[in-house]
Amino acid sequence: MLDIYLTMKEIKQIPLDKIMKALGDPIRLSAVQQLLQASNNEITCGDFNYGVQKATFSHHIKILVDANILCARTEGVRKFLSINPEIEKSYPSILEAIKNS
Amino acid sequence: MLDIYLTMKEIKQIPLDKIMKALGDPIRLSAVQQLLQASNNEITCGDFNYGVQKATFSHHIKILVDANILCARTEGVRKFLSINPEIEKSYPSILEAIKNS
DNA sequence: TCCATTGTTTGATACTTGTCAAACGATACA
DNA sequence: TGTATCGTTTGACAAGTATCAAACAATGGA
Repeated sequence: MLDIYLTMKEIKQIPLDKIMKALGDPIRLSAVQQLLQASNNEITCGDFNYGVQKATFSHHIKILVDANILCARTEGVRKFLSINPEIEKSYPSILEAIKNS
Repeated sequence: MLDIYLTMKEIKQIPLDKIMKALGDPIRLSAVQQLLQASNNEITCGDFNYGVQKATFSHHIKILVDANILCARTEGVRKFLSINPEIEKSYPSILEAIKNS
């Protein structure tokens, strides 16, 4: 309950231009699109489709997580990524636009 | 009629990540927000509220026009900017997100 | 214990971007 | 004609960003 409150507050503090900036890169936008199409709503870092080195991709994922667009949970040596449900609440139309593109 | 067809085609070729990138800057996002709130849907370059030199602002406006987010018409020495109606058709939810932010 | 797997961090490099001042072009007006 | 206004272009600079290779950390399994 407290967690949810804090997360919402945090999201509201993320300005929209930072979210847009995070999405304004083909690799990052593609990652979000892959997640939106994922059957189980989760993809591990290594299972994404990307055409760059893993170090570069790790950098991009970090930007998406910092912008609160994705959230991550670690299981053993793997990192599972998913769309942050809070962004759907705060900016639902943005993900809508990505889905329909 | 032909004009409209060409504009639509042009818009579809603008990838979403370019649009997001154009909006991922506080000055440019603010300009779009001011236009969305403008009573007559038009603002001249000089009438925007911006905190940078006019050369810098001109640069930002160019990016928004190149991304087909804004369109421009010139009247004498003035340039009137407005939201490109085609972007509302192609990506309606993006402007929606900006309005509600 | 050793090795493979998954992802991060670091350092380097090339490229892009935001910014300004100054000069410029085009139009309007006296 | 001369001058003011509005906006663009250019050149320069600092800051930010994407990229890679290499080294690293943490976990799991043989």
